[in-house]
Amino acid sequence: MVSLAEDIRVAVDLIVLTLRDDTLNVLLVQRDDEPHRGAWALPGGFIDLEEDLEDAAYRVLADEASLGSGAVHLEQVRTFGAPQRDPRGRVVSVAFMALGADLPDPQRGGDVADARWWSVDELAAIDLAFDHAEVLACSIERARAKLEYTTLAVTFLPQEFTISQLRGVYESVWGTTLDAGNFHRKATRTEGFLVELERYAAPTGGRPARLYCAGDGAALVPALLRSSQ
Amino acid sequence: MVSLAEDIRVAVDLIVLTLRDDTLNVLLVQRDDEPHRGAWALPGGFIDLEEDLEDAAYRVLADEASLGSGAVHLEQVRTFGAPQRDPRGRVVSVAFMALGADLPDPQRGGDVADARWWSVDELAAIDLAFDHAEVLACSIERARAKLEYTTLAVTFLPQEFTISQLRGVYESVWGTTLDAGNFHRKATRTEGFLVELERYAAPTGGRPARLYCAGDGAALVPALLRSSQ
DNA sequence: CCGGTTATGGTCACGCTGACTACTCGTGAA
DNA sequence: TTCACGAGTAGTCAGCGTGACCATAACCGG
Repeated sequence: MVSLAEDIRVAVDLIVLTLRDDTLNVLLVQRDDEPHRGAWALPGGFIDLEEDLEDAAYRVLADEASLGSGAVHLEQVRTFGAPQRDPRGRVVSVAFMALGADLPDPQRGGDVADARWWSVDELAAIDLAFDHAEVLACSIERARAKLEYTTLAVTFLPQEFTISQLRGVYESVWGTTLDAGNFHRKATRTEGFLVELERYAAPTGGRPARLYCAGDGAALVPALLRSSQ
Repeated sequence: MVSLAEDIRVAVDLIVLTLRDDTLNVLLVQRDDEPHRGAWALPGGFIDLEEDLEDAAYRVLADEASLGSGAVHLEQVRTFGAPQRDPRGRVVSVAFMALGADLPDPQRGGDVADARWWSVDELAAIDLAFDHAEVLACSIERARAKLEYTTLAVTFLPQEFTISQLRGVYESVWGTTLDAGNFHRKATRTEGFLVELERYAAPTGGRPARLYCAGDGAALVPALLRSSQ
């Protein structure tokens, strides 16, 4: 008989974020089992005995979101472990944030009743399972903050993109509008942020925009602050 | 028979930081048991079945560092869960950073052979147990970064302090020197950082310095960047 | 060709910062 | 008592990043 004192299970929960129609969206699954059957929840799963935390996150991403590891930026957010957060018993859950460019609609399958994208604005109206509302809020705030001082915004875009698309990421995630000229100056002059390509995007009613791809820098110095503007 | 697949244990590891002689110090314990018997490690322990993660961190703080909860600022850093990080089996460990003002020498006791403060500069010379070198490096970098954009520095100081002491925190943690006048201007004019008191510190060879206590702000806007100066 | 639209570049005032100087207010020695 | 010293605090000034705003470039449709 194994000691009951060790009966703690470790899970990963995924906050999969992408932009759809210039809005920040998160992937939720509808639970098919108790507890919280029928409620919407973050995709997640228990880790295997020999599996690294990050590998478990990628596995859940593939199982419940049909997303390969190449498409997303994965990053640990925080660990949630309140004793009563899961009625089945003690579950300590490591939250991972996954960001990707225009991710596809999830395939049906696995042990979930349904899965779909939700605009983060819709979420105030629904009750998420477990403590997932707090997990989600924590992750979204983390993503918003990291746009300020890292080059994380490019993970929401395809390999090649225009400055306007990049500005759209900031505007969508922060829910603000930014001055086009000032943003252009800032983005193009910040060391390591962007690499200028010799190609142009198809025009969208005006002058064609130059294409850029992500630079090799991870930090934005000086930062691109949302407080101002 | 309980399934072996659940045989994962959850622990907390503590990175207790304080300033001693104008140097950033970390509390390490010398292990009295295998594995890594005799090696220095971060204080830590397994969580109880009904215990919140933060409560477990405070318990370890009391047990292995003789520190009450009132003296420190506690904050989750990251979770480490590589499959082979502990030879005894699968251990997922949540790292917590604890910051305090001039913390006392640890009392002997518990299941550790020894416990003492180490200057972070000494640590390059020794091999820490498990993956604790990585955990420690990650936490120190987090602390250094958070001094820039939060009021965290005051947690290294007693309730009442001078601007010079506050500047000393930044200089010690960052390993730099800062201009006294510019730092004074920045600290006193940043909203919510400090509250001016009507008292003065005992002189230390010059004009007595006014005393301040921590303000109610958590964020520093604009940030106090280390890159410059 | 012309007006609408988007992209991109330029100008200018303002505020924060770093470097530096000056003055305040204690101490201890001459 | 006076003086030099040391630390605290205030002030000056140039440089830079930023926001507000304007100008021009380049493509579209009529």
